[in-house]
Amino acid sequence: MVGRISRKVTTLSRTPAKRPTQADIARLAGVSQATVSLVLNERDASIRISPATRERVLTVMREWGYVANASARSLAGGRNKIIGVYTFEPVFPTSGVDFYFPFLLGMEQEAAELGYDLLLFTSAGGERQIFRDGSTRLWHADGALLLGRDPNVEEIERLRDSGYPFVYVGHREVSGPPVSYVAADYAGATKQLTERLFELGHQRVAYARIGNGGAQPSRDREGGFRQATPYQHLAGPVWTLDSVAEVDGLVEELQRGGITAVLAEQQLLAEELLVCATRRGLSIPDDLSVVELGDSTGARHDGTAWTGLIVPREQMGRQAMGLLVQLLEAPDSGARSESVRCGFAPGATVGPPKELP
Amino acid sequence: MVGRISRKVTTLSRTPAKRPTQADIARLAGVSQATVSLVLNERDASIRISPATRERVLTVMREWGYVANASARSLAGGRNKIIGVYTFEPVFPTSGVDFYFPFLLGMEQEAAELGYDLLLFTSAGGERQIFRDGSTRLWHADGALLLGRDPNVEEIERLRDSGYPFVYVGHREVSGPPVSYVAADYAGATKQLTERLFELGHQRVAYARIGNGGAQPSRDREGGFRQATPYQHLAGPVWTLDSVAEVDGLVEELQRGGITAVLAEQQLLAEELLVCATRRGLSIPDDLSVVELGDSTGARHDGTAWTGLIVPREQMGRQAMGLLVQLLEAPDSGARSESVRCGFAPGATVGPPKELP
DNA sequence: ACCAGGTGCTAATGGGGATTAGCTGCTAAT
DNA sequence: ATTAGCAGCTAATCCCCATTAGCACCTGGT
Repeated sequence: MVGRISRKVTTLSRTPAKRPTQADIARLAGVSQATVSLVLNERDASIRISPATRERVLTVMREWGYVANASARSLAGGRNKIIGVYTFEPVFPTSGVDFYFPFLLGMEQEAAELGYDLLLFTSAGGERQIFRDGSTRLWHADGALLLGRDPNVEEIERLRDSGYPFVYVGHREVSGPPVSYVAADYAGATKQLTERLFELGHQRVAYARIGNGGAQPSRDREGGFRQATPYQHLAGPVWTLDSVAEVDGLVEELQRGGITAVLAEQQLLAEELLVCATRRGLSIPDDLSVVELGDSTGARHDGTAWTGLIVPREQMGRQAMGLLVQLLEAPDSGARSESVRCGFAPGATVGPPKELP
Repeated sequence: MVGRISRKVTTLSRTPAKRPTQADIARLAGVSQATVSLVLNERDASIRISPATRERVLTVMREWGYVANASARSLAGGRNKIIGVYTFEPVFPTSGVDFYFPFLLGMEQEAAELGYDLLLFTSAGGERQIFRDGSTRLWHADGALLLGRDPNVEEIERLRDSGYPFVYVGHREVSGPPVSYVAADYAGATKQLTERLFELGHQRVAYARIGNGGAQPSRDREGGFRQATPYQHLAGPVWTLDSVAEVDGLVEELQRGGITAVLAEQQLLAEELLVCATRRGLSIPDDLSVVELGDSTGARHDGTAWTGLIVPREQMGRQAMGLLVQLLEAPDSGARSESVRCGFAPGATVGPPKELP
């Protein structure tokens, strides 16, 4: 590339043949490369450069449009003001888009405010691996935000052990030393929603999900539900379904058990509950209150105004970015984590139980 | 940072103190660092390494989990495999999001396929300038995609003159040497849509826009309209309104002029036409056919199924990325531009004229 | 006159890898 | 016996920057 350009330049005789290096600037300003570097990264400490020299160097830099080479800088241990964003699932096979976009939005906004640029790591060939074929490209960025519902835990641990600074967006517990993360307060929100149901007079409240409940967000929500239950010393059954096909059976169980309110982990499940309940002549929320807990994976978005929690994705993105930058700028503090309050959707699928027994 | 890590390691004694380098591998395999490098980037050509040695080196690399340092690599090689994305308007004050996102989507997909990562430049402080304070961060990336309806032409020219490789997403003509761009074929699509109106039997067709028609996409569309007109040797009036307030007057003009079909540059304009026409007792498409030309700036998205063109934003993003990578990988080819065919929305706002005179 | 104690700057080094000129053996041709 | 030629590898250099040890100079004190 350099070759190309310089050849061009000899004929065009305009613009620098290649972008200037510190050495170039140094020569032009009549100082040493080291001085240029020192001027550039104004360390507070001991090393002093006279205002006159500093000004001269800065002028030349401006004049020639000097920009530090990111690679050289990170090789030498410097900072680039670049934050990487890495998602474990591909963001862009469209299904993921709606989910991930708000996170990116928040990150971008915060990054802009803090003066960082964003490096989006794309997944070549669909295999989502940080340590792809060996070369971890993460190092181009000063630090990274990691994102994904189903991350490769082993890779996270490896990354943590490597000392690379990162923040996980979402509740993330790993074995060994903890990692930094920013999570939505699913537990708190679910607890509150459950308590609200009790306050409305519901006597039997259930919790249901589709798929295994092993993922952290799933566990957090269930935890919140269980914490709320003692409030009314009423045991709430928790169902874990394998697929939507089982929802109809679930509704039957609910009826039989005299349950008047359900918390549905997934919006998809809530939607199916609505269908099945309607088919059985139950109306929502009159006969059955349904709370939707914000997991919109695979949802049909049928337009129902669900009562439930709103995942504060944008805010999570912002906050994760903020936390990461803090970690970067205040070295060797250990892992930290923050929690973000969930939003609340009033919706129209919760009401008092039909008749108090 | 490295310092921190090694300190940790001495106490934790887990994971290699640092990731192994080529020098480490070389020592362990009893060869030179150069040999390791050669084994790694199997150049087809001249330099030969015996299969035995190659195997030995590979084994050691595998054993020790060697990973190339991306920074060092690009420092030495000059390439980052990073493509910058720069938008002239801020993407994220939400209004822009819907507009820009499809572009990003296409870019990301194509980048992933080509093995490039994306560097998103965020705008610190809202001032959107490439040459912020004289330096350009663009150089972090091998090349960049530029995006924006209302770019700073001067900056584009300056960038072109600097020899930095970039592709503009959208039709972009500048003074002096041309720049590379990928544009939607607004002209062709508008021409086709206009001709379709004639084929349906319309005798007088008009073109309308809000705001000045100076922007390139605007000019392209009008050009297409004018090209189609001779098809039926019927002159079509072109109106340029200052604001939506004038739409009602426009409808009056249309009625008076016996015009039975309009091409509306902006969706917003189309929406207003619908309102005003309805108010005057005209029905769409029976009394008036309306074609919407894909500029959804400020649209209310009232749910109308407009007949018109669809801007192939995702495809444009893909193609721009592809073009840029070509430019990067096939040196010193000059500026190139490509055109992307627009989509067609059948919609329900176009029909034959009510009565042939 | 001599030293202590700054100040302002530079030379040198290292960071990890790509590249190239060139060096060693060895075989085959003369 | 020489030499040409080649396969197989290495030493050396460069990429651009951050960092540190230390040099040269100057001022003020004794």
